[in-house]
Amino acid sequence: MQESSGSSSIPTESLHRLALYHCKLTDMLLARHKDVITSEELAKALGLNGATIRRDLMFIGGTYGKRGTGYNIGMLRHMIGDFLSLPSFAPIAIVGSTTVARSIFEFFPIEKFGFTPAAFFSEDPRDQGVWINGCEVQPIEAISPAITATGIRVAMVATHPTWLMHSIGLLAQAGIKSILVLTQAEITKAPEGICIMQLGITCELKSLFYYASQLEHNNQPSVVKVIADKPL
Amino acid sequence: MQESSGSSSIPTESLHRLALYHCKLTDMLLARHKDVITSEELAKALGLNGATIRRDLMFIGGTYGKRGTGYNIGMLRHMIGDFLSLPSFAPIAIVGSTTVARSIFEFFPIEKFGFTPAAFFSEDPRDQGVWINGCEVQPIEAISPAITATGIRVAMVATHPTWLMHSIGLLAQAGIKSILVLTQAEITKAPEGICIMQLGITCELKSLFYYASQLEHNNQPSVVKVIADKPL
DNA sequence: TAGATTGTTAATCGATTAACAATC
DNA sequence: TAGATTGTTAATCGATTAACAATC
Repeated sequence: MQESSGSSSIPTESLHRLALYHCKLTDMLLARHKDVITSEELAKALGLNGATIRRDLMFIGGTYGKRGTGYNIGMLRHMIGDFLSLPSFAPIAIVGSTTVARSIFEFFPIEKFGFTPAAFFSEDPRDQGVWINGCEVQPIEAISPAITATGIRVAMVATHPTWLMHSIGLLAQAGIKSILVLTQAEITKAPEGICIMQLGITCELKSLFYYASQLEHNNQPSVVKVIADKPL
Repeated sequence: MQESSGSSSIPTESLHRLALYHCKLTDMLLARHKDVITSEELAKALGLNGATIRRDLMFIGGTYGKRGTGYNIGMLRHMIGDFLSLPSFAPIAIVGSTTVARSIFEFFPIEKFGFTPAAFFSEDPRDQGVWINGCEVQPIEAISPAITATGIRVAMVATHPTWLMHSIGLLAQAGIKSILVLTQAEITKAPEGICIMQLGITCELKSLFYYASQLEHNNQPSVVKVIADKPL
């Protein structure tokens, strides 16, 4: 939606869908209903077009589908995971108070989705000395290159707006490469060489008022089910 | 990203941008730097193209720009707000425990953005009798048409995954027209005549691992600042 | 009037999808 | 082999942007 320069030639739409396939294939692998899936079956499960999926898969390079058969679910998931550089237990740093962090885990069972919260940094002085998930909570000021030494390259930020820019600055300095921002405040100056994705709530809520009004005045109630989540 | 049928002819991209303009114009109105803005100025402030903005504004019908001058900020904001059916203090219902609700308010200063949490429904028995924001917290089971009688048409859901579908069902029955879902779980069956928008975190985080890896291996560190927020 | 900016149409661009040869 | 599905190219579709006449 904003700047985006880099070497990656994959369209952001395709990248995001690959992440989506990875999620769905993980579910299917756990369900253990079958070993093989065709692009059309996966497409149907996700409300997409089979051609879109096959085209997206071309981006991950050497592909492992069998003509006439389909894709091995475990194999395809593995291939996509590799392409995304996604480890089995993907470690992430969480920045925000422990109350907020615990709340997020309430509506986002982060570990069920394959992520491991592996470092905590809080703006709340009361969080000093607290342990969560086997980690001692550190103050935001303590964000340092020591985190990346542990293999963490991705962070999630859900601080109060007043701490947003400071947190982003420290994370960038520490060598964190990607940040998912939940805090609803303007990112005034993004550091170079880092990828920041901010999940919007404000514009989404405003759009929903439009749809609510449309649905109220429509005698023909329309199903407008939408999954909003956009990639880069 | 999924189904989307309805009478609205406006592209979801444009609708979302209109909400974005509304946010930016609100900021500008509060800043009080000036009264008038051109499409090019607004475009620059948002990293967009002026033509895109002017084209989007055609959707709100009779437009109020002055050729040679630009748009009156307050007037344009008002027009967009009307188009979105967005009241000055837009009331929303919050579904989730009070701890989670308070945490969300921590990283999303909801009232600063023009919304008013006007009803609370919690899955946590300990929340019975609690008051928050001048509202007595109700159990989720208490979700009933009484909410819509108060003028609430939009809800935000951030329950534990186990409560998601039940909450959506009750909200739909109660006459709520739009729901913003923060809970990271599959929406298995969306009721008819309702608009559900789910903010994704999982696919976003997975994409971020890809970008992190790209940035690590790129000697030419690329700025990949992105604001991810997608409309219907 | 001259300069500037809107409102709107036409051109461009890119993403999605249809089609099909390759092949399991 | 016959049937099915992939990998890939070409066609379609829609959104963004350029261009410009209208007009403040």
